[in-house]
Amino acid sequence: MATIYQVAALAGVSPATVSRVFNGRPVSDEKSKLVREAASTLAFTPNRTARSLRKQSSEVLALIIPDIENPFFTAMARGVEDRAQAAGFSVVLCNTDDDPGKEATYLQIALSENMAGVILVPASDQSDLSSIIASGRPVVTVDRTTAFDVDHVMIENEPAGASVTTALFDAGFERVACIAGPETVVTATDRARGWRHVVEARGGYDSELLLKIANYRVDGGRAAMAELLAEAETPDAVVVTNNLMGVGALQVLNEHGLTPPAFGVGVIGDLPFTTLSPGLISLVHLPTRDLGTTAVKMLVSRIAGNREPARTVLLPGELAVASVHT
Amino acid sequence: MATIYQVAALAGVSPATVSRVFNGRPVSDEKSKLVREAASTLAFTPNRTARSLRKQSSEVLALIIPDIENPFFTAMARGVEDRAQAAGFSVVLCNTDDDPGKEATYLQIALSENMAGVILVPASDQSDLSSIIASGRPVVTVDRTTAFDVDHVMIENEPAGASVTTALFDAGFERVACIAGPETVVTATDRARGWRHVVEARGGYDSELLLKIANYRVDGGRAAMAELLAEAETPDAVVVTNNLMGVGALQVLNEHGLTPPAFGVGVIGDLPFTTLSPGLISLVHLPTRDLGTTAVKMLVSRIAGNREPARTVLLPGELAVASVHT
DNA sequence: AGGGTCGCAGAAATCGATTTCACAATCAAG
DNA sequence: CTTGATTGTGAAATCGATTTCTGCGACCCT
Repeated sequence: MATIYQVAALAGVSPATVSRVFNGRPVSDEKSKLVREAASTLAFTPNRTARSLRKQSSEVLALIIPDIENPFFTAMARGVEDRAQAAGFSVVLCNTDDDPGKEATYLQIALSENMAGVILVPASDQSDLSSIIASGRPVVTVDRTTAFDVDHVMIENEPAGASVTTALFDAGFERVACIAGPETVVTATDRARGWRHVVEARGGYDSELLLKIANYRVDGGRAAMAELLAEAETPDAVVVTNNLMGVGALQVLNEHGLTPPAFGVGVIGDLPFTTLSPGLISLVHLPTRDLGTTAVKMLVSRIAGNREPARTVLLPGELAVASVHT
Repeated sequence: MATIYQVAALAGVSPATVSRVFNGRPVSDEKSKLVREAASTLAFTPNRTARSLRKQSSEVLALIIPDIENPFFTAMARGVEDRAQAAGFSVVLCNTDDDPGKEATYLQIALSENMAGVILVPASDQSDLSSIIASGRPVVTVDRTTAFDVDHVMIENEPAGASVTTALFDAGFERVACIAGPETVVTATDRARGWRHVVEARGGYDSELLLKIANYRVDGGRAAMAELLAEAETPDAVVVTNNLMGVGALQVLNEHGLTPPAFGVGVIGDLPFTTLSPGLISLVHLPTRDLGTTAVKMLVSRIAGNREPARTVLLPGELAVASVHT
């Protein structure tokens, strides 16, 4: 790795001039040419560590997500990556496992590595952003809210829950259950609320009896579906509030010989790797990639100096018959 | 963000002493206590940028993969994350999209960020590791080989292809086709070779007629399966050489009303998010997470100074009837 | 012709840690 | 009671870039 001093020596100029050439500050054509030639013969690339120490900021964004194995988050990460790269940033991906301790560690690392900004899917509504906010580094939260006043990108969860529930009633199902996520995650409770409103308007049964809380993962969906099937008065359809629980619920239904449309299934979130026939389940397509690109857009604008009050962007889900094909 | 100088001033010692306390070098108990107290009242955490500039190395590993949306790689990333964190490293995840240009950029970034080492799933067998090797930074390649002599972790691909093919013949199928990946990826060709050997021994037909090359993604699997079904003499079973193409093939079969076991399906690689009934397809479970943990283990040993000749570790796949449950 | 402005370029300071070096104090061995 | 080794500590150098400060020369304007 060549340094700026070696380039300067070879070009016969000062290191300051080399720096200026690489940062687009005014340098005479003559010296600029000398520097460029020297840099290319030495295969010089500026040391990012030194640069970011001096500038107190780097061209790296932190993306902190709860579960790297969830296609929802990887699709979002994909959006973040693409847009960030286009804006000249690279992305550090951190996995919290929904553990507030790990989350705190990664936020700390983002600070001490002088990262330009953070895109965070909070592990819970209790996540502590105070130190990173105090540092002045921009933060955008995605998909789940916190108590802090920061830029935020989120899906219209309640309408998503309502529309898929409506679709099931419209299809003729009469007892539509719900598998919801943990109560500390607003995304989950909002979607369940959408379901509850529709049930109260059209169901004619006590919604609480057909609501199960699960852990947002495949095994959670399996357990909740199994419980529902063991109820005295079983449902004839179910709304599942995220993709992984949807997979779990479908597995259990399958094992009981209850494949859709014999049993109504509505899922909020895409199921990119299932092999279901199209059209058999109701599904709300979520704009996951847009979630990522929007977050980067907002973050980059903050990094560029935008000081307006924090904004919240809501992206709509889209009711689709099914989207098993990629 | 407090600096080491502020801590030193508050504790009444020199910055060098503060550094020594945090790096476990001998310091008198008295001063050590003063430093610790000062550090905790100031909430001091050392600036990683400054540290890595001085030490010429950081506690960050680069993980460069072709596709962050592929569950195979995310499971591997998960293994890398867990093990790296246990060893005190954080992980930067980079997505190449199988693009050698992006790959080269990320390798360059890894160098200029002084990262401790690189775990790379090469975009192709042409990947150029010369500059990173010249720099002396350790590299471990995973899953796919290159022309360079570096540590390597890989799956026993040919036996995987052979065993799943054998399983299909044993189950009574007679014309077992194969959907293979691109020829620039050894993983793909090795698995196909395993299939070919078994077909030549037991098939009694020309293997070339039932071999399709596809792009390793869902759409590739779909296209190849569609082609196979359009052949004059159609197969009655298929071996698909990776997970995503397996999903595509199953989708197309499903659309043609040919669900297993009416049509034999063998897949090399897990299908974590499918809702298939267990036992209907033959499947080779791949130790993806182990791939990641093993790579980290090797890399960390290099970082610690291990100078032995490059090693290759082979991990076996495991024939399972199915593994749709997570 | 003298004073002011402007543009370019080098010297030196800076970012915040680690590490070398030098020195003093303590201790063990001869 | 020296001599030599060991230990703890601070001053200063260092990593490699950016940025401020400063000076030089060219140019313009009364």
